[in-house]
Amino acid sequence: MAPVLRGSPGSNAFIYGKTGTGKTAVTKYVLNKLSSKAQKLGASVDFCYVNCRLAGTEYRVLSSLCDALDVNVPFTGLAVGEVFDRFKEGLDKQRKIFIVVLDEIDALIKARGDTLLYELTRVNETLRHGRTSIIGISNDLRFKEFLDPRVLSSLSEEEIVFRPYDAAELQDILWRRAQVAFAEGALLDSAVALCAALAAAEHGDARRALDLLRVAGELAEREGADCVSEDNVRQAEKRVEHDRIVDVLENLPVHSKLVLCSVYLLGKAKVSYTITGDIYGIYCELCDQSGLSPLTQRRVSGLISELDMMGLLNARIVSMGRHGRTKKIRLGIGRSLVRNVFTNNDRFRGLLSYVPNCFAGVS
DNA sequence: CGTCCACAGGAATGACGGGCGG
DNA sequence: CCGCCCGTCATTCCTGTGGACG
Repeated sequence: MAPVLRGSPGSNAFIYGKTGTGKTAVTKYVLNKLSSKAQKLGASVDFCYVNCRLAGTEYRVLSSLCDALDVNVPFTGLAVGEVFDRFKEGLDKQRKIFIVVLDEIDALIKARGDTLLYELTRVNETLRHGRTSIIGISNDLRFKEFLDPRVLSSLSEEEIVFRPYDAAELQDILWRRAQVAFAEGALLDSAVALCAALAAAEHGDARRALDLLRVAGELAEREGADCVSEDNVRQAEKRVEHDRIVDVLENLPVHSKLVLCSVYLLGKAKVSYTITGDIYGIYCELCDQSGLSPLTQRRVSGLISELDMMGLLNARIVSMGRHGRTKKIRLGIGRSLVRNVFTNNDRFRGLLSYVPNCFAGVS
């Protein structure tokens, strides 16, 4: 990025790496350094960091970029093209080199296609004074396949791959943080080693390793132990996972919950597997029970796919010859987990013991 | 070896709540 | 207040398809 300090635009760059390998942290760190250096040298540089997954749409990404340039844009109401024009205009007026960081860019491209990226890579051609360079950050290594070759070639002038941390590196990271957070001797070597090993097995996710250590520390503190043990780490692992699932489960839209509940009920009836059609039948009954109008099968099929991707369901396409092609579906999480969450929900408590019509009379 | 089931999943379209500038 | 556009969720209509069965 150094050329920007001399007033010429830097290369576009592409950064790959799995979650928790430090892509975002490093990028932000470098940009901070760069901007303070630029200030000292009086270089006209500005940057904007956008998380595309959080922003979610082209419109919101563009409006973040405009914000960074102090260009006034309403957060809805304008055509995307209009926002883009204002962005270009602002860029040209300010005669700046503008560094655009698009984090989790794969999420945006998968959902929306690469039009925005294409426009952004071409923006320099139409600017007279300003210049942009783009830094794309992606979790998905195979993400390139989704890109238009023109975008790809201009975007990957520089490529950086952040490989996953191995267990030794994770231990190193953990110890450094532990020095600040834990009292001397409050941490067993083996506990730290286990945190590192668990996170390394996942995919070298440092954030996860730190989470585990933090929760293990809290657990140890609560039980009044004088040091964090391996046992605490194992409890922490369960705890972290458990909390994550409960959180997703509780925040599911109501129809997704009904679908999940249908799968739960079918499981209760010792059916060996369930298929889309069965689930849809029971789902309709549950809608009836709770006074909601059911969605179409097409939509429910989509909901099942979403739940599958979240890991709450396991769905796999099978062909049963004469009996058609469908999905075999079962719960992807513990039944007790579903039961617990729904028992705490007024609307669903009753449904857990509902007996679907097709089971009536069957023991 | 063709048929046909029971869906998968893409595309187009619409309803809806929200916000905009004029 | 109007006409317009936004994003989200859903519906409608559609074509595609693996493999047991006849």
